Amino acid sequence: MRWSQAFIPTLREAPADSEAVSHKLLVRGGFIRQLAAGSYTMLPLGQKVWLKIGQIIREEMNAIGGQELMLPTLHPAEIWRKSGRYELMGDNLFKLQDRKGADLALGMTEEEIFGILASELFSYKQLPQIWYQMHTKFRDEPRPKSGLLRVREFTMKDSYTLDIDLPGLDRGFDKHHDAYVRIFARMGLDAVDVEASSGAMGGSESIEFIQRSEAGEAWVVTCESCDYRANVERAVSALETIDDGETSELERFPTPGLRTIKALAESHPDIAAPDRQIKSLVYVVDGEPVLVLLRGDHDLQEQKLLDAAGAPEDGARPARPEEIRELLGADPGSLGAVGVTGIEIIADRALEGRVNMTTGANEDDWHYKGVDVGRDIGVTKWADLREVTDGERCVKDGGRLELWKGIEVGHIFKLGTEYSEAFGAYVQDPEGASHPIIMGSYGIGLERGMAAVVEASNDDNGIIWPVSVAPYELVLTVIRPDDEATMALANKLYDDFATAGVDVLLDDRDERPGVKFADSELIGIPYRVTVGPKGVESGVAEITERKGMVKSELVFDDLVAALSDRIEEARFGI
RNA sequence: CGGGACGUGGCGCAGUUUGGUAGCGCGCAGCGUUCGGGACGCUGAGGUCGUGGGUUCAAAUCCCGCCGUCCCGACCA
Repeated sequence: MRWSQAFIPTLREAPADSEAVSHKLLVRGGFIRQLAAGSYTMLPLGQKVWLKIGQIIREEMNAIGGQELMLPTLHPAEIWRKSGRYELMGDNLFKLQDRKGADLALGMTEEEIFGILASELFSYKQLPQIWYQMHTKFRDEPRPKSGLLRVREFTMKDSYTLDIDLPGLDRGFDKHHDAYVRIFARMGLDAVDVEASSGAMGGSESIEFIQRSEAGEAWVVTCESCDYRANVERAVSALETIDDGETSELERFPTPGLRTIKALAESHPDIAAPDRQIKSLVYVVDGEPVLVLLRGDHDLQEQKLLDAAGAPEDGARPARPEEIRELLGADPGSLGAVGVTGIEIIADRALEGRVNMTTGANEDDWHYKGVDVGRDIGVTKWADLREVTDGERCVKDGGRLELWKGIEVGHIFKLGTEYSEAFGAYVQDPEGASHPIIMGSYGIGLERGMAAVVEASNDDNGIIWPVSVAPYELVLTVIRPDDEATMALANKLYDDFATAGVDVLLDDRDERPGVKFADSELIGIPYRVTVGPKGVESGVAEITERKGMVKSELVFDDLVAALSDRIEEARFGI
């Protein structure tokens, strides 16, 4: 492509109010344009990157036996009602009506439709299957943000494994795991795989791939000395045993004006250190009030509460003060579970077996001491509820846990039979018995992956694309396009590189050199060859590698062969 | 949804407090001088001031409604 003819509208001023570097660089570099909140146009440069990422994914999916298909994204609401997700997905599902008034939904993931297709399978002999597509997904996000990182319309590679039994599911899951490792590596990312919560997707096990980045929204815990790593929505840590002494009598005592864990601990250090208190929170889960108990120095991880309660994604919220007063007769600060009956009480496992604890008495300005959790509180469900914090100890080897933030670039789920049962996808085994097909579901967001690459690879001058996903692999920067000999050389090089299979951009614009250098760096082309009168004179080409701005020289006679080889080697990405 | 802010040529902004009929930088077009790290001169094109209503002799400016966008909190690829 000749730059002078290309639609590459770079801007040199950053868009206001976005904290994500990738957003600024992709807009400034002329890769994307925003149309509406969470809705983006891919300009030619962006589209080229998008296609290359898609091709990497396609190659790796095909390599594990995937078959590509394409499903509609406009679905009858009936299908979502059938799987139970019409309500479960809440407002995130785009819902609309056609001219006849029939309810429709826009696909936000497609387990349902693949489940319907899977009902065309009848025999174990047809399994396993790996089906995938790359297609638009719609999600009515409450808050689109950070450019491409969180949008309402995006492309997902979603794939689905279909198996007769659990070992088969495991194999399909592992194949995807391996494929994802390769895909992200080829894209130039170093995403790590972490244990995750399955959320609204259901299923038994899931792993997220997280690219470390401040722009991300996923919090992850990793052990500094072993391989333990998990999303905080699921992460656990080891606790030191606390010696509570002998159990004792339950006793009320006055605590005028003491409303916080901290205040109570400071005024009664002997009996109410934070780890000797029971923190009582009231949540409304799926419309029902729930009393949530944690150790005083621990914080609630809401996703864990949702998982424990089997509630939908947006199914939990803290109760309002007036709801709490009506339920327990006291205000936050004096709440407790001692003697409470009739509502669900979910307690964190860190409280199991504890005695001589302190907690609110459900009367303002009064607390209990000597609480024996097992004896005095009618816990209806024990669960892991607390959020792991930085610096805690690993459950596997006692190592230090680090808490960090990243971008979720992929997520793989072991689904089970929920969707195959809902849509009647059963096959017969060799004995003639029918079994629901066991499904797995696997997703990668292309545009988010693109933004993640930029987040992971940029400098003050702009983007640094890896060759594998760069919009162009090489830019020929012509210093004096008005000089005949220079332009003739540039044209020849352009043709020769193109013939050699290099994705080459010829910067033949009538611009000053500084502008061209700066632009090529902003849009992040991995290799630049400067072609000017000097080079025509000397016969020596100047090559600048974008990464590290490493400069080298080659005589023009060797240039095409040597540089094409270098690019060829880097193209695969690993 | 709760809280905060903003909406003015393509982009980034000033003007709003104190109403008087729109300006700056970049970009764009033409001509000329330039040209190995973001050049300069001259000329010029381009604006329903988000939108609907109200107040006023007069509204970008004051009042009300609506729409949109961004940021902070609860969700996901």
